[in-house]
Amino acid sequence: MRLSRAAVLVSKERMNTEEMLSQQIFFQSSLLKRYGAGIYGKHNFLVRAQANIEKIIREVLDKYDCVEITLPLLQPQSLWLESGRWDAYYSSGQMFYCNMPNGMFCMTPTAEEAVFEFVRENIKSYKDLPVNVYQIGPKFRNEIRVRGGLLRSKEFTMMDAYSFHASEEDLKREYANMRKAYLEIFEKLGLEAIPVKALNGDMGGKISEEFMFLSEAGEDTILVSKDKTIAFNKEILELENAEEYLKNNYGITDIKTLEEKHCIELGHIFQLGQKYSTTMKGTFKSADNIEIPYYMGCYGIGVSRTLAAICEQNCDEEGLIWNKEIAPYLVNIIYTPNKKENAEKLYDNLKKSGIKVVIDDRENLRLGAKIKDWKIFGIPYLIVIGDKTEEDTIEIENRKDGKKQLIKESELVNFLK
RNA sequence: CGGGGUGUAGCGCAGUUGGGAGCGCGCGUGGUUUGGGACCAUGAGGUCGCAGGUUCGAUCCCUGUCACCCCGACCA
Repeated sequence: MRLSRAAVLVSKERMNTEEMLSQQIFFQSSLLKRYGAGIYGKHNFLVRAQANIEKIIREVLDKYDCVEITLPLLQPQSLWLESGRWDAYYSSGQMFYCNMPNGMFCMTPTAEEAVFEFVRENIKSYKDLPVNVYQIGPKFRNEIRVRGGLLRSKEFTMMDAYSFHASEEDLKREYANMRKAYLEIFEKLGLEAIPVKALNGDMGGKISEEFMFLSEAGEDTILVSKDKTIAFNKEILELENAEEYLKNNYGITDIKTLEEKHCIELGHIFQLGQKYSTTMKGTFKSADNIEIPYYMGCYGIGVSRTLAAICEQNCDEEGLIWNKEIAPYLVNIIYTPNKKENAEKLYDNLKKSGIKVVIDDRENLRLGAKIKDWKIFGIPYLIVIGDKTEEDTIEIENRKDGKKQLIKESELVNFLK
């Protein structure tokens, strides 16, 4: 990618109205453009980083035999009348809708209705089960209060998976599988996510768990044991008799051994049971020819929120610091004016070798300014082609630890890979 | 929806107890620079969020309204 062609990547002064450091960096660097409360455009670096997050999610879900589909973003009212959820979403003001000459539509806030429409005519027998389908795409919720930029916005990217089963036991089996898959995903993303029991809320069903990432910027609160193996959602402990609940279920006699921490909810998995399949008439024939509503599970990850969490975890006063796995690009080339040709040649070679590379070919900026911008953007490596650099030797700097080293040009691709 | 805050040049911000609208960055032009956010000169750029009121006169005072940020209920 050529920075000279990126138009808005011009670092500005940092504004002090944003709470979170990562959000300040987003706006300072024009990586995020606000169009209104909770409505954002993302620049290339964030788009590519999110794509890498999605790639990791896909790899893991595919490993667990989940099947990717897409459901419509624009959904007819009739589906929502069928589930009985139109009125609740409509009157609470959560739902974006439009009234067209050919009827009412909504912009998908969630997709239980749509997934039923997608699968129910093809699931008729216990032999057709289980099924697990997922999608990654935008959701629209007119949140009464947006917060922290990408942390909670009105338009956001979500991975939502839905599973269907012939029995509650099979649902529980799949639920446990998805729980494992989630832990695997967050580990690959470099995020420590702690599963905690949660309230199901509007979604219905009985059992659900949230995956919490510890962060001061988070809006939720959990109580965690010192070794982080056991955690509880504060809202659950507020509902029940906390002490008794902890003692009876977990053998915890002293609530003070738990530490209160802020956290970001990255994902949420639900055992929905037969709630939706009963109202949406999603049924199958059992072996003894009885019509039974499917048992259903649903599983969500806030993808754009995860991106925000990763940035908040990986940044310093100077800017973002991407991990290699998620970095939009691996290396950024800058050069002094008389070395432009060498730099361009290296840029071409790295591109041909399949290295994701940025060249900062903006002509109005000096080297120092480009270095500052590199640090803000957080690309893992910086290559400086300058007068001090000898032929066939590359000077490369690591964003994370600031260490510089010299590498022979012929060994560069291997070093980066 | 309740509480707190902010709206002034592209961006970040001053400011006026009511009378000429400013600074820094950025941008245009000319020149000197060229390895950790260069410098000099010069220039362009604003209905002071919007509407109404008070006043000889409002960016400033009053009323209303809108937008955005932060705190609560909701959620990935």
